[in-house]
Amino acid sequence: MADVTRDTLVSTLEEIALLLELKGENPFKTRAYRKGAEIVQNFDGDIVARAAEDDLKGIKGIGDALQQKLHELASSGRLEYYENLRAEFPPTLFELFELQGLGPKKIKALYDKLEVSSVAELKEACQGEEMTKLAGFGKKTVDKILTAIANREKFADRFRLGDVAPLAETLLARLRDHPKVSRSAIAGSYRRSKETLHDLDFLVATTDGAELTAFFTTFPEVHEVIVQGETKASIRLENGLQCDLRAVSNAHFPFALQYFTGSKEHNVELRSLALKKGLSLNEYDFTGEGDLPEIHEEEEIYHALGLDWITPELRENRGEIEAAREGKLPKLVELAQLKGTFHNHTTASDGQNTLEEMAEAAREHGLQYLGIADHSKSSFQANGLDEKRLHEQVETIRKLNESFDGFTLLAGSEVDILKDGSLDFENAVLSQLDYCVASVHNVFNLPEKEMTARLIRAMENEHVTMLGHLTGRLLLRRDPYALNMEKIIDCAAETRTVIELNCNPWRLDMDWRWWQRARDKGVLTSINPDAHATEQLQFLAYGARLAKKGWLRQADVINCLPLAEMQKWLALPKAKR
DNA sequence: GCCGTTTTCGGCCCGACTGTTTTCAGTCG
Repeated sequence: MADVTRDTLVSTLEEIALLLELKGENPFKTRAYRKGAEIVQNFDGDIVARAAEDDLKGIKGIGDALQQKLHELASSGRLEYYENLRAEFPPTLFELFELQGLGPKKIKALYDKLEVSSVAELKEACQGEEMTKLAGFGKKTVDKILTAIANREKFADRFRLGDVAPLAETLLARLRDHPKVSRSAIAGSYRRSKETLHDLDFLVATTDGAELTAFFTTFPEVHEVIVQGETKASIRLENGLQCDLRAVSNAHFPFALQYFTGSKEHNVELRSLALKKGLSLNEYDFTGEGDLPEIHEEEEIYHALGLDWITPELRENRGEIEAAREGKLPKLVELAQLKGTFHNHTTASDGQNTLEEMAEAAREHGLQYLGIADHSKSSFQANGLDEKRLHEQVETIRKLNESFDGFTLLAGSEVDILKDGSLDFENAVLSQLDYCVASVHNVFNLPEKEMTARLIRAMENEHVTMLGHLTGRLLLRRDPYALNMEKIIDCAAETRTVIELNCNPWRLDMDWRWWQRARDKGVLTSINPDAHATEQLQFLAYGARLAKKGWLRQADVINCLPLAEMQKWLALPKAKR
């Protein structure tokens, strides 16, 4: 029996939804499965264990049927209902859903009438005459399918936040500067600071939508125009990123901004709240009987519904609406509150800049202290330091500090956590340092139990101040290694080990979905850029955004402490921190 | 399939755009 993970549950429910769509089932039934998948994905707690123990009662959106199916799947590793459904269609048929413009109806027609069951077969079918004879398929449909196949081969489906941010801001500035634009914004998952994005949602307030959508489609970065109307346009850029533009009137702008920022689940909750107040909320307006609230800014929409304004990062329907209603939204950490940071590299290991250059850059960023944590000797691929080189570096740092005024380098190490959970340096070496970041850099494929035990053993070491890039994930490149996150968080709370929020845009690790839980258990974090060059200190801005997304406050982030307090804190035994 | 101050059946978001249509179906967000 294969290991059942949260992912197993989520993808099974999602596949069932697709299969039901192919069968032409009631769309609301399909939606129920899709919604169930989302709920499982976002569930705060050990949903796999709960499902295995048939303990899913009371989770909104998971009714009797889904409870039973999740229980069967989690406890036995199999789901008969799903296997029977799957057997009705060839597995490669699912590929077709990845093609833009193809949905269940067209895929079903292609499968039933032309026996097309894979992208390769579809491509072949596009060459012949048969396809245009199908109802609803014409010459342009065939062309669009061929483009979609080419795009699927050529372009990625998702992009890292940090990879698209500079381009996003460039395009936004161009729209903002258009003479007929009064307001502009990027909405969607970019505004919510999701770690990866499918597209960018631009929004403008204008009196001439048609001109703006036309302007948008002539941007030099455009690879193709997907749609273009009077109020919306979609383009694909040369890097494959899809960008949508919505043009609305200035009066509608706050509503459109709120609506297109999402998330979908957040908006569903908001609309149902509006209905209870006799208001109907859509992307343009409030409608309803009697006096309607006057709205000029997005904030006023929330106020009209009896809510505090909710920062976009929190709009994931994870309790923010209830908190906003009760006036209990946390005051979230801000970039400007960061006084220093801990996890940074120099040319001593695999960084591109010297100690002096890193220190200078940190001062430029207004930081009071910068922690140097070069790799340890087992990370030979990264030119890790042995005891002797580390000792020399510490000496150099101490000496450099004498030359600084109002700034301090902290001497640390990013020490490897070896396969058995022991560390790459003896305690006698670690005790000479100001702090220590412990990270996994090899043997990523341990089973969950062993990997969890490995990290727990590291956390139990008195000298381990914090864990670095907790799950080792590289977004869109490498999956996180298997960990029991609940146990890791509990252990961090007990041992007073900090969990880093690694804000390198390739990592953004620990995942934002776990911070609220960790915070509630008293776990502290440090927002660290894992900088390998001076300019990477700018990653701290992503760290602040993701920290907000994780509901973190200033007091939860140790590098908000000013230098003197930080040094006092580091001097405490772990148990007292 | 889920839910419930419209509560055990009946409703579940809906508007924009495209292409194949002759008045609308499919897809997307």
